Amino acid sequence: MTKKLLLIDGNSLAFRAFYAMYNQLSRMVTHDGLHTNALVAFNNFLESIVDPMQPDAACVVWDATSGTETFRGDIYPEYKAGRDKTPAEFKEQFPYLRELVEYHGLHNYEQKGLEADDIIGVLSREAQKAGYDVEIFTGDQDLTQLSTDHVTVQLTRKGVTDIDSYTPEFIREKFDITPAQIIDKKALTGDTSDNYPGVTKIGEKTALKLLWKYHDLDNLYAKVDEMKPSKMKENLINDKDSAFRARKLATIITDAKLSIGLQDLTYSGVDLDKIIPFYEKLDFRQALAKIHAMQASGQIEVKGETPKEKQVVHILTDNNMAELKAIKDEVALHIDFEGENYHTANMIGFVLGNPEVGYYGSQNLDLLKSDVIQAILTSEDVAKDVFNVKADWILLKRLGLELKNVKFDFLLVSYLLDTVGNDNVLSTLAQRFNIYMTSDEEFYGKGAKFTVPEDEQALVDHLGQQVDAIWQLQEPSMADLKKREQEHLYHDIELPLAFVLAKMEYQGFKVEPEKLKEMGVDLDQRIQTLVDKIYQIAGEEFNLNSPKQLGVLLFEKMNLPVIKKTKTGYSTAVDVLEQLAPQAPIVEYILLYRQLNKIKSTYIDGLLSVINPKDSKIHTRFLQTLTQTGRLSSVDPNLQNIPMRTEEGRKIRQAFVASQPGWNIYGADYSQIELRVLAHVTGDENLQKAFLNGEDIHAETARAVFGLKPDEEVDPNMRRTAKAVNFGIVYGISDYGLSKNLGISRKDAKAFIDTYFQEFPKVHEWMEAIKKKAHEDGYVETIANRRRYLPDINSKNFNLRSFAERTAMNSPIQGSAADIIKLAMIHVKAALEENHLDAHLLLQVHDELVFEAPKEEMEKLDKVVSNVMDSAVKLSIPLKVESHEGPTWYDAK
DNA sequence: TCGGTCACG
DNA sequence: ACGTACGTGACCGAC
Repeated sequence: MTKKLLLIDGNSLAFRAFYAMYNQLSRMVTHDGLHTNALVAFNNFLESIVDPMQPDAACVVWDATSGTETFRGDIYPEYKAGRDKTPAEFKEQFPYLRELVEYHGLHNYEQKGLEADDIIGVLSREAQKAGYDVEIFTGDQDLTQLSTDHVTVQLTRKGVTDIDSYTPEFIREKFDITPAQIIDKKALTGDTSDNYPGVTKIGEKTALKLLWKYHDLDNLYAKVDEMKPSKMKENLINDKDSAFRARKLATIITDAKLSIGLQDLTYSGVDLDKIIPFYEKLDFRQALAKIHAMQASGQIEVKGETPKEKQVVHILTDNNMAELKAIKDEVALHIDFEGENYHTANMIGFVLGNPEVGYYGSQNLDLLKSDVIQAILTSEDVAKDVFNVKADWILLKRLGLELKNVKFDFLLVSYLLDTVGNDNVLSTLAQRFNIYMTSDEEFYGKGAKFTVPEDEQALVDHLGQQVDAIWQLQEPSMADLKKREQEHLYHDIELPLAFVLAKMEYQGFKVEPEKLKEMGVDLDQRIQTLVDKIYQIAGEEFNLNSPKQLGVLLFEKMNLPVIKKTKTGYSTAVDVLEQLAPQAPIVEYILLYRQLNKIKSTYIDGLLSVINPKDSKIHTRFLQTLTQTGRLSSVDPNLQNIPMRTEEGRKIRQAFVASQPGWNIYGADYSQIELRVLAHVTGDENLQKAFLNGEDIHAETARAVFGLKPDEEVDPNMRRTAKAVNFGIVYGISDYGLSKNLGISRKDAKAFIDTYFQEFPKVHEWMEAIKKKAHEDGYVETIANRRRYLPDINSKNFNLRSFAERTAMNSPIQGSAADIIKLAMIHVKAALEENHLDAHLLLQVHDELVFEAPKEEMEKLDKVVSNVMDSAVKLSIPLKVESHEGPTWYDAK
């Protein structure tokens, strides 16, 4: 078989790699501060292209010189001049790139006085003579001149893995010229990146036409006098010297003397002993995961590292069940289920155990109800270690079991350690601690391909890997938690909260489908009437739900002014349509259509489809480990965005009722919790006074910002402005954002902000201090030590950096408010039990708690809840709680 | 699967 | 000069 030589243009590909992942620059940093974006992309290239190719010889060729110190610099002193300086973030990766290459089994080579192109030229010709097939990888089109029947140039199109293969045939098809003519083409066009000119006004298109006619530069100039007069002819004649010089510069040398030969370039394959520690040093978790997966499946072996003894997992039977009785103190547990929604999902199987007693599992979920296992799960003495306690609690509840004494939930812990990149998947989160396992996606397949293997042993082995990982992860992850002083946050907030949430979800919120259907019928009629009217005015039918089609109607057919554009076309968002309404009556109808259609599709049809027919309840899931700030989110369905602001939408809440006769809905919300948190964390006495002085914080802010005397009244416009400023402050203010929101000039917006900061100087000081802290530490914290990392805080990209700075200001506020209501929920639950109330929590909506309770309990409930919420934490100003009660959620306002 | 839109705090 | 208000989820059309 023909031998194969692989030649790689190192600088060119590394450069591509760096810019292919440039937008990831600030996220790809090791703990020592080394940027790794180019290394990651280059490694991807080596893994996906070189490793599978297994050439006989391989070399990555680097430029030893900038190019000016070669013969090209002698010919043309301006050669490669004026290039942008190599970014420092790129330069620092160079030495590691060479290491990476070496560990992948390739040679590095460079030689003074020669550019990489020339080295590649020489080696490719030598190899061809010796009977090799050669593949050259580069991002530089010049190298395609080397293409022959035995030399293929792989030219990157985009990034480093999107590649075109330049064979002589390909070049003929693409340009209708030979590889050698590539040089003549360059001679005519010149090269802007290498900074040398060809012939004035000749680009690729013209150059090709000339080559088709005259074949090459010599022949062209031999016949240039015969050309009919034109500007081009003049240019050709005037720039003759430049063209011939460009030809010399573009010609790759193929006959220089090198200090190495083919015999020195033998490819040795990936050196696992060296590349593993290297990947570890660079935090290449994905690459390490791949290696471990191959190791586990026996595809590869790592010398000096005995493969970790495979954890034996026993299929649980009546015969070996008794062995679990040896579990006295602590056990790891995992129950797997299909999909995401544990309220309704089919359960797949479970495994429990620990390394001493061993791991036992089964597909037969009924075994969980056996006396032995039930005793373990519901025991207050045996500590349980899990991944996602809320899911496990509900799954077991569905089987009639009450999970007790959970000590360790790796999902909660890893969320508290770092919210960034938390995908809620055990196999990826475990990688943070260098623990690797087959992912569920690999094991079961994804989407439609999802299948549970027939082989029960394979299943319990898979789950066993996960349970064993949970066991191993406890020590290192809890140690990190301790280092960050987050033990309180975990033990006293998130872990107990998980149980509160589990019970809320399991309880569910009763919804009357008939009520929703009734509203749906009415809405359908109104929507149909509107649609007819809109089509009639438009003079045609179109899809009203398509912003694209609507855009064509409004801005092309009706010629309305374009106020805002989106990435893909015209914006038809509310604020745009509101501005257009006075000019075109149809717009008003469209706005109303949108409003009603939203209510119908999302809230009537959407909610109807998720009411559980068995209990007429909706069981949402609160995601406890998703948001970057510490808030909860709600899915399947989202019960945190049920309409409130318009009466039309608010009526949806009339369908949410208490689950028992004689019960009512009760709601309690924190008033202005975020601004109160702001007053507390900044310690600003004026803001604190404003809260103590008046009922209405926005009016008080207006007094301060507009300099009103105590007896002067606040007009509604002032209040509106002050309210917007308050929002802006909480969001991490910018004059641009405020000006857009208020529809005022940026200058005026800035004046408001300046005045605000004069009036509340410690708010200003805090904003500056928190930004500084974020820049120095890379993260910000809430009052309960919840942490948010900001990888972009020191980014060179203005947008990314500014965004991170606003986030630095907002997250401690939003996150501390989240801490407070979470604590309140835990305390409320305890207080309800202490007071023997039947009332229970149904929902949390960020600053609001919703309960259902017997009517006769209401008075006491109100007292207990208000008390607990008021005193959830002690701030420098009081928290204020407002509450309401009624037969439906609508009435509890 | 992505982007636009709109519902909530 | 740069060009976004902070945090979410669901639905729909377009690809």
